[in-house]
Amino acid sequence: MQMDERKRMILHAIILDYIATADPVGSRTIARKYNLGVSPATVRNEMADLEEMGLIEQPHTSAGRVPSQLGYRYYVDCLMQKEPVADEARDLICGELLNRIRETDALIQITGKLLSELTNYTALILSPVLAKHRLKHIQLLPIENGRAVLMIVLENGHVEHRVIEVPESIREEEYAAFTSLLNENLRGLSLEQWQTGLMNSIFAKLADRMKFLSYLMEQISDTLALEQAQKVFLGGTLNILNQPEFKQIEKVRSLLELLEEKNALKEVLSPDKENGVIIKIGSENRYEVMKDCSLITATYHLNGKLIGTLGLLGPTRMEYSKAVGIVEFLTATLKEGMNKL
Amino acid sequence: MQMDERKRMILHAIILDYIATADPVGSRTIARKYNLGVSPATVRNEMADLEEMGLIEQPHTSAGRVPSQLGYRYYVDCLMQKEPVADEARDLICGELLNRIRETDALIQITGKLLSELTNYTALILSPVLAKHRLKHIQLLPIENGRAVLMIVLENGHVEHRVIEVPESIREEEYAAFTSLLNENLRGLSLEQWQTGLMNSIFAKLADRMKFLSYLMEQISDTLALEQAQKVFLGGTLNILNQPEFKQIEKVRSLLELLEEKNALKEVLSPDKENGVIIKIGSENRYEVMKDCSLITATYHLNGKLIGTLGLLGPTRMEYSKAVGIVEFLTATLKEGMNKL
DNA sequence: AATTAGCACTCGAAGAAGGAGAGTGCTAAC
DNA sequence: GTTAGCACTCTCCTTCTTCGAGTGCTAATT
Repeated sequence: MQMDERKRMILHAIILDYIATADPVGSRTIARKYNLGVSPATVRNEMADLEEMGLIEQPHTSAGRVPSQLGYRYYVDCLMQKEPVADEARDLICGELLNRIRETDALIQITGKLLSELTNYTALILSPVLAKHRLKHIQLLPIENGRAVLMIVLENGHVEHRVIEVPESIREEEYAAFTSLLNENLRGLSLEQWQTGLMNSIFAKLADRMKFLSYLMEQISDTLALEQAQKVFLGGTLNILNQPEFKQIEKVRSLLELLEEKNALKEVLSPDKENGVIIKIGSENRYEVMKDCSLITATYHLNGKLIGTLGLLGPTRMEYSKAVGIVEFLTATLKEGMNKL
Repeated sequence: MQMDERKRMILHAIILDYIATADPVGSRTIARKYNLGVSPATVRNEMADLEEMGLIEQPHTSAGRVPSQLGYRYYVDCLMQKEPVADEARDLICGELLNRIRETDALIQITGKLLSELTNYTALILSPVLAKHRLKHIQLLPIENGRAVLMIVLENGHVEHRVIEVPESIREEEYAAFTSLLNENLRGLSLEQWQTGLMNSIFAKLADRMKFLSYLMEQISDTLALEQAQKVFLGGTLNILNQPEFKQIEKVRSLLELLEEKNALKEVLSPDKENGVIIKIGSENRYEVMKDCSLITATYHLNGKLIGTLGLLGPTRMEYSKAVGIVEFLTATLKEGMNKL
């Protein structure tokens, strides 16, 4: 079976109509609404062919046709033309993102909010890996009762902190010494360079405080490791509830549960390849519960290195053409925003 | 119409049965299952009385009875006896909460998780107000391109930070001066004592850097104000989906939306009175969408002052007796954990 | 050879009809 | 005051019917 121009047009029409209405599409509708200049009967013949090719399917005899997963794939790969982002959306994005935002987390949060609001789907964003950033400052500050705050500042202004236990034997005056010791030895190190091997060089310098220092190093290491892990941001989680195909609780439930599993989401968002927009349709996704969903992902880079992923989750029947445009534009803007920071 | 002992027993039985099964309860069931030693016919007469009193209602003629909101209220106020917390639950709570947790946020997070898991309802927690804590340390640290990190540490080990813009004219060496200036003047101040009036005393000391200092003070003030606002923690959001009365998407949807509105939740959780466990049934709650839900709240205190609220959201048909026990116990444990910090 | 009109057929959705069953309220007997 | 008996009501479930949309096939048309 060969794909010809008319088959393509009919397939295109079926998909557009189904995306718009969520109802199976009949031959009559196609012939009339998308005036192809042929009769419903002709359309029917073509549809039979398209079905044989696996691009569309019938929910049951005597229903209209619905795009199959393969059909969406063909559409996305060969038929779809990206819609330009509407001017208002464009203005909104630039206005919100490129000004007044000074911190990575806030930047990402807003991006997620915009993405979900503009598309009415669910936005997922994997935050940048901080591995390439260098340590700017480390500080140890005593609180009461044998506890202290350990603060770690990266060169980009990111701050991590945690409360740690401190042995009673450490005197107030010593904190400054520890702080400068840590700074002298660790400042300028990037997170990827961090490795326990360098502990030894510090140990040598202050043998009598060995144990506490070792503990401190462990805490720093631990904090940084945690921070290196990417974080997932969500926006518009409940937007799935808008879709008619998710009317029954059972279908939504497992999906919402997946969205609460941050680790699973990280897996879902980790890209197959380094560049560009990737569309995963239905069971092309990693998780069974996403078999009725499509996921559009795009990666963002800094200095040529992959630092995060932006994702948009909707029904397989999603408005790919519009969504792809927005995802691309937002990714570019986010990258620009990051560069500014 | 007078309430007598038998009426009370029958009402109690109806409520317990309905809580357990979610099905309207018939006279036959009551007479047999809760052996009261009377016939269904007698029960029917009593039920007619209870209905007249507004404590139970019929979904339709020839259905069994269902507790009304008033019925639940009577049950909660007069009939219910608190169930002791199961030993395993007790052990679990103590094990998770009282060890290894060094930060307020983590403590609250775990509490929420436990509360929702033990009850299968949705947990809401309003974090403590930090107003009474004193400033321990303020630090200004330069990053690149006219930006700096402002870090604020409270005596309990809580750290707040934000990135601020810094005029080009400030030299690297000056940061230390600013930092110590801020510390000298602000350290020891509690958040509730914070007021812009004290700026003047600092201004006097360093007139030529007036503008930047003013900006710094503004930033600190702003950060602290944000932090003073209580935060809401959620656990087990999707547990509502377990309840048969929330089978239809439309009913759940608005509720889930409410749960995403952190501001609304704060309002929902702010207590009417200072002490003890409060149960709000159905439309006693502030929001229309909660008309089929009940909310159990308990406040927790430190040094006699109210610092936060713990809440549990379930259907009006919730297992009050068990839930109240767990809420009480968790509140006490949380308080204990806070005291330790 | 491709297209179209015509027509019988299929299937699901929506409504109507008809029990079955649970539960009630009333009455009269205990 | 309590209970047995009974007619009655109402929902739920199943079955049946109708309606309409849409199909696939065949024969006629271009």
